[in-house]
Amino acid sequence: MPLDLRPSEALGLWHAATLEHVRVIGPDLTIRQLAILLHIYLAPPPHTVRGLAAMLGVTKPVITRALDTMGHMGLVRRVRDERDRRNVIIKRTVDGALFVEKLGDIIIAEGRKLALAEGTGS
Amino acid sequence: MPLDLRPSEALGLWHAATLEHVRVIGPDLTIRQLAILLHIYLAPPPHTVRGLAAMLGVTKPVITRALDTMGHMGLVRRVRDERDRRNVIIKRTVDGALFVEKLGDIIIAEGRKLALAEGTGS
DNA sequence: CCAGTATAATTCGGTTCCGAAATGATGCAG
DNA sequence: CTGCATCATTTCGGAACCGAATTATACTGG
Repeated sequence: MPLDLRPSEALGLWHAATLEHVRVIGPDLTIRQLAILLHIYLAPPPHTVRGLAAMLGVTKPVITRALDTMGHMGLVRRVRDERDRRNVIIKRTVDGALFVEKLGDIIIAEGRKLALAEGTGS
Repeated sequence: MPLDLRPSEALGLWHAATLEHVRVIGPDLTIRQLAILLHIYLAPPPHTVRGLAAMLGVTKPVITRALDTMGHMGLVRRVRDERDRRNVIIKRTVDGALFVEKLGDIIIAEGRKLALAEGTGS
């Protein structure tokens, strides 16, 4: 059960990875946008504006704006649902997948560093 | 070595905890502010504006603004360094410690849920 | 058809953040 | 005591985000 974290491990990992996130990726993504992006890439499709808004407990304009920004960055793509043309389906992109993968690498790398530090330190 | 994560574990944990972060805490903290806050509470003091800026690879105004915001929220506190009055020492607060602790609880809880899901699912 | 519902997008005023440059305050070396 | 260096802060114009309310489009049931 590798995810049964102790408090120092959980916060240490968050600390290290968030720090590295800021250093490598910069300020171009808010926490809300990050949550939306991860949900799109990790939860099973299809994803709609309404569904994402309900998931995060935010209003729909928040999702629309986030999709505008991330779409402009090439991280996601909007497609009209032809079955019900009121809906918008949010699709994944290659750049978005690479971005998520890079974030995963950061987390794993920082987790590994911490495992070593804890092993020797305590 | 509990921090030797596999990609699905690392991203799954980030996904779940970031989602919960948005739901519980809201939009009132940027990723930069979060990184600064965690560093203040998890790295050994003293912390200065210059030191934090160098740590994150950002300019000093970024730190000043973040301290303004988080100070207004009661999460950190500024104190002039009496040895060298040009410096500002950033101190922890009770509210800030509670905030960080709550974030840790979120991460641990989501990690535990994921451990169960992975154990039964795969 | 046509009213009613549902969806996403847009607009509004206000707030915050951004990077770059200028300012203010303090210490230090000659 | 006088430049110069070092901190942190403030200012500036531009951009993004916030919540609330409104608009535009599309489906649905009588």
